[in-house]
Amino acid sequence: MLNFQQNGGNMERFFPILKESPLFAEIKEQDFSPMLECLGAKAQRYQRSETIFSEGDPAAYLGILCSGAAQVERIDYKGNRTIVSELTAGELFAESFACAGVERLPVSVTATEDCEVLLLDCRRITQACCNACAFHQQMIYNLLKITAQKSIRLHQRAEIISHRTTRDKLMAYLTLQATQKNTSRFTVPFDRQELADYLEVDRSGLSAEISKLRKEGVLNCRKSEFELL
Amino acid sequence: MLNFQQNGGNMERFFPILKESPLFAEIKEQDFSPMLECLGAKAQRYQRSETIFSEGDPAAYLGILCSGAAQVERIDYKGNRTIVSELTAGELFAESFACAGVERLPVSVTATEDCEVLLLDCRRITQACCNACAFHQQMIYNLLKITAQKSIRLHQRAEIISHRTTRDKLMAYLTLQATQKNTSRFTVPFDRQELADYLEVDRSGLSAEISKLRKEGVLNCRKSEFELL
DNA sequence: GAATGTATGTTGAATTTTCAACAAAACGGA
DNA sequence: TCCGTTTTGTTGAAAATTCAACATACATTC
Repeated sequence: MLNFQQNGGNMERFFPILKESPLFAEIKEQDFSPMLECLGAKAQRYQRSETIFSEGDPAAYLGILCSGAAQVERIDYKGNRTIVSELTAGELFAESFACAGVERLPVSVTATEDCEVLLLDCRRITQACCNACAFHQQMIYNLLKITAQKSIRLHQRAEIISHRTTRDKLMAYLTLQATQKNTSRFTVPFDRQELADYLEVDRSGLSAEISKLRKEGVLNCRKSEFELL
Repeated sequence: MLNFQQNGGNMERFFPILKESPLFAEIKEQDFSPMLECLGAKAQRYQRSETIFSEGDPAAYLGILCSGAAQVERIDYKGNRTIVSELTAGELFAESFACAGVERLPVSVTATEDCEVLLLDCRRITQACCNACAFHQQMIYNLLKITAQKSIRLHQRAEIISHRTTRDKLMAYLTLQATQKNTSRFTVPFDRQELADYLEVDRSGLSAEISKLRKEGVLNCRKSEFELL
């Protein structure tokens, strides 16, 4: 099923991306080569609309999208293919499944643009190698940190969308942003439609609610800039 | 702020709990003592309604609730104190914050019954000790697995409650259960009120929807036993 | 077995969201 | 500046949820 063309060497072209990846945080670029070797990293190319992982594949590998774009998909209960998340260059995918010891992937990953992917066998990360290399140790720690941060973000979103009304969801989101950024004026990384999707509410209803809150003197906003009053 | 009465020795009474904890999976009981020593574990007692962690405390420690009961709390945007999760003996808490490198806890943890807690400094877990003990390595791996599993569970719930209608939420939940248990007949671990809370819907509306689905021949159920048709 | 309390089901009114359609504003390029 | 496009705001009707109140079923205790 998996057809590895390139093992080991000649991965320097990925280094700029890896340097930015939290998975390689605190790891020196000079260690990248021996490290990828030690981890048995496999580089793979995929063309637009090719399948990277299929639902049901063993969840042994985590992927790093080095170039191009891809998406994680799932079949929902009605049989619709739904997008779980969109991936851009530098992003990690399938790492939770690989680290959680899940047998088989419950999702598929498909290239939406031609792309290059680095695949790492999760067992080779978590089972520190015989030479007990320091960077190996660091990578496990990075993985733990990434996963823990993801878990916190998911928890925050769950807490926000668990509110029942548009107003409560919006206010929960905005006050969380204000708390995290430690200021009552901040910019949200969404346009209206994206914010509505994030909050799981209707866009027009969201606009209406924002207007109402403005009239009530609860907040001000201009486009994506919000101020809580 | 933290007042450690007991360091190191005499923690044998916790071993039965620790043996069951996924944090100690694959670690032999004979290693527990040197391990807790190496990790600088602190045992603490709290009386009912005492505070274990306060919002704003440094997020350095993860906790293991060894006996009694506790809850994780948060102040929501309206100023209400809300329960994030209930903890029973054996459960881990604050581990995501400690592993994610968060500066300060965004939640409080309060004893709801008299309880005993084991506190572990997360840095001493993630920075493998000088003697590079094998169990230390195993514990990092366990933490990673626990965190990844938690992240998957949170993602699943987010996917379920991101549906807009009671019917869609319920069906998404039930089909996920059926997929995971690999059978169309299964028991859900909730009564109606708990299921409604999990799905973030109104209990009476949930009952009504279940009746409707039964009449439509989509499912059968008796109490918490469901069958998808 | 009667009584009590809890869990679940049912119903209609009030509230809220969603949906569709359109208006207004902002943006970018020719 | 003009024009076409995209984003955002507004509105009313349809649909769904929530809420409250009550009915029924189930379980436990006395």
